[in-house]
Amino acid sequence: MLKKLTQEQQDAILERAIEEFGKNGPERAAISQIARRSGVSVGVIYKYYDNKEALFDHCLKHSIKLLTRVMNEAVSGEDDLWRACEKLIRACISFSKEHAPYIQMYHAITGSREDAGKYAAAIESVTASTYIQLIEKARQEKAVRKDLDPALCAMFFDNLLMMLHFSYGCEYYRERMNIYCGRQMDSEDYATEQMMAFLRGALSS
Amino acid sequence: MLKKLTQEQQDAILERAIEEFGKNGPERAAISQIARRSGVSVGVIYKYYDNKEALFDHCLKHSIKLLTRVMNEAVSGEDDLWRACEKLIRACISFSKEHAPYIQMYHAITGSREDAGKYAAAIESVTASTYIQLIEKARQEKAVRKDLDPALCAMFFDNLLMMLHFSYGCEYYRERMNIYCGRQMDSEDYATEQMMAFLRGALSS
Amino acid sequence: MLKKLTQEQQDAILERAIEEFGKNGPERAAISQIARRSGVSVGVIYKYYDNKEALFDHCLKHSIKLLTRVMNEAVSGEDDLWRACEKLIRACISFSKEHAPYIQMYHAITGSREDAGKYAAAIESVTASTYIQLIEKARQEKAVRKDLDPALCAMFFDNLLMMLHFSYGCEYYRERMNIYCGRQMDSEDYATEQMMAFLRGALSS
Amino acid sequence: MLKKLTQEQQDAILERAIEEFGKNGPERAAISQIARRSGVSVGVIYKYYDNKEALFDHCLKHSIKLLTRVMNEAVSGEDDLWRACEKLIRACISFSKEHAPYIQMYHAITGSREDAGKYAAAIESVTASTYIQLIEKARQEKAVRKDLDPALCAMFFDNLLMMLHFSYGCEYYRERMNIYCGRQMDSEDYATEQMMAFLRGALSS
DNA sequence: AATGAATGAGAATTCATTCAT
DNA sequence: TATGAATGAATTCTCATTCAT
Repeated sequence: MLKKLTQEQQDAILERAIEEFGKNGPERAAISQIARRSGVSVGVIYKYYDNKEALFDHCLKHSIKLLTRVMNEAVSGEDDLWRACEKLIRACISFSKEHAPYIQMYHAITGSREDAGKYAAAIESVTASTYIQLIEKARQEKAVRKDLDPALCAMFFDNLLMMLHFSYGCEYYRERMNIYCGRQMDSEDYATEQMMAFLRGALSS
Repeated sequence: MLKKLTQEQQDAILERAIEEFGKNGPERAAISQIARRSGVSVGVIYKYYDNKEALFDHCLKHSIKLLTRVMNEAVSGEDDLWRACEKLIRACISFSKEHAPYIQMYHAITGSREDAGKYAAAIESVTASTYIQLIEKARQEKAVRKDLDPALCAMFFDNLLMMLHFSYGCEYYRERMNIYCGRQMDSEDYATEQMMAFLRGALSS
Repeated sequence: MLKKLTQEQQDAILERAIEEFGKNGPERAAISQIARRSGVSVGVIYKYYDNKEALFDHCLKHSIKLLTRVMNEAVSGEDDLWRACEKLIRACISFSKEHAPYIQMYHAITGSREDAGKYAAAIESVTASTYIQLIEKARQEKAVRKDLDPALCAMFFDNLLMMLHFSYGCEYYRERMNIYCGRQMDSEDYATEQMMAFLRGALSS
Repeated sequence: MLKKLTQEQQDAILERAIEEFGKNGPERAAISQIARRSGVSVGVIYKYYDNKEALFDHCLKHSIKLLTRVMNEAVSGEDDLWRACEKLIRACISFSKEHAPYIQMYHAITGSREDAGKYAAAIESVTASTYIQLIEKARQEKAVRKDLDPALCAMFFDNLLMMLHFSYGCEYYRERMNIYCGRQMDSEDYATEQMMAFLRGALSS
């Protein structure tokens, strides 16, 4: 096929690449696989991306952008901590169910060693300050206990969210979740309710 | 297993392999490096292990065995939930600081692979039931609130421990921890205290 | 040849191709570069030339044609050997300075290829017989010594001219010239004078 | 074959590489060809050389070392210019006849563009100063005319030697020599004698 | 039995050539 | 007809695995 790639095909490359990178990690992922699966030639990938690294970076940015957008939309305009938490939890679960490969990519970078710092800064900074502010505000309004460091709280909270992402997006963690509680977490409502209860207890003054 | 290498040499192979796999990931880790660093020839590694995958698997099992042992020893014979928690947190931090490569191996298995499920069962089952039982007991003794599902609580708790492991053992998570709270978590006491406070709040009736 | 491109465009392709081939060699020269620089599409180059090889061949022929024309014009109608020599030397220097890429093409053909012989016949025959005749005539007029074979003399003379071409047209030889005599050869007059003195000594009876 | 390469095999790689580089130039030469022709695997070449560039460099150094050694030996201890010249001419012819691929390599680099300067300096410097000194000495002894610049003379002389190398080592130049004088130059004695006569005329005072 | 050099399949990347528009 | 994006063969280089010594 020698006609210009449609937007669908370009998107396909990105999706297949995210799947491949998510499944095999940045090293083992093979450009030729991605090409085959997206129904294009190897060459075309190099027309759109300088090299494997660049494709990986774009996949990463794409995944993280979407993930962050969804999470941000969940809290934006929400000034009540508990409502924010609930929305975040729900966003987290539905996003991960829907976009497992994105979560797998996310997991894959967290295993990267070389550029870990670079990636962590790019990915976590915004979320971190959002959560810290949210908690600090609630703390000033006496909704959150004073004996906890807001930064640590925010991290513990995000730790739980991250694990929630993995639990719905990555095979290992999904299986692990089954080991802990069978299919109970399949119910988004139940999972949300329980996690909210846990968090309220942890944070409330 | 043939019996020509001393136990020390076999251990050396395993340790160096875990370091190499931890540092470079299963793909980039080079058998020749492992051989060189453990002072044996490449050939001898292939006498003991069918292939790279088999060596990786053994490293995995070894890492998990040690990790689980340390965590189990931390709680064994401890029937007070809070003391158990504190011991687990401290064990988690010091183990991860000391044996980062083991944690990196652990993280590596959780990356999605076809056999993720198989590994999850082998690794998480014991811990899961230990934590669940611990919490159920405390619940019956009214130390833990009734509105929370013990299985979910146990999982949330283990989620936090797992993230703690990664935060001290994996580059990405370490950087992420810095983003959240600078070097505050360097102090094991402070980290433990804060996490205990968080957990007590979450679980106490 | 199809007739849609203007003569200017065809010339542009040729010139840009010669530059590109001269600069990067036949292997590294990129058709897409040549197309871009001559303001046509890649496709159109393939309308005019079967493949890269054919374009290279045409460039070669074109370069040689121009080079031979210039050298021929320098001697045509000149029946005095020494005046002819001087004109050839000056033509050689100014042409090479002006059209370095053509000289690089010339050098490229002389690189061993299967069809080297074919090219040599096409390129060198006319020059050879011109120089031989010129020398033979001067010899009969007692201007050139009798103990030298006119054919060999002609070749030695052309050897010097060829090296002069390269010295002004090819990077390596330019650098080599600097090693021998700094920037002295930058002066066309000085170079001509010295080479004339050398030749007169060599040939004069 | 899994046994360590013999010296012969290592030499074979070098010879085959020189042939391949000489025939096709550094770009088009294929490592896989060199491997096949020397009867080793591709991998072994990369065991001995970091990359294609390194192999090329080694071939170059090897060729140039041998060429320079032969040429140096020809003049060493010879303080009479004319005897030195004759020896150089003879060395030049017999070396080029014997080691055509080395000469082809030499020709190949002179077509290189990127590192032309680096190569020229490495290859030509010693020869240049040797020839210049030889001529200057003869000049002081009144054997060489005063009106010629020794540096330029040396270059003209080396120009003739270089062309002699090419004429016996490279297809194109060999054919060109035939065009000029048939098979006359096949006789080393005749070629030497004629060139000596040419040079004596050019240089003698 | 241990060694470690050789093997060669496999992955990234390039770019001459084609052909749908 | 001209365009220039897509194709895919070819090349460099790596490293898990083998096996002669």
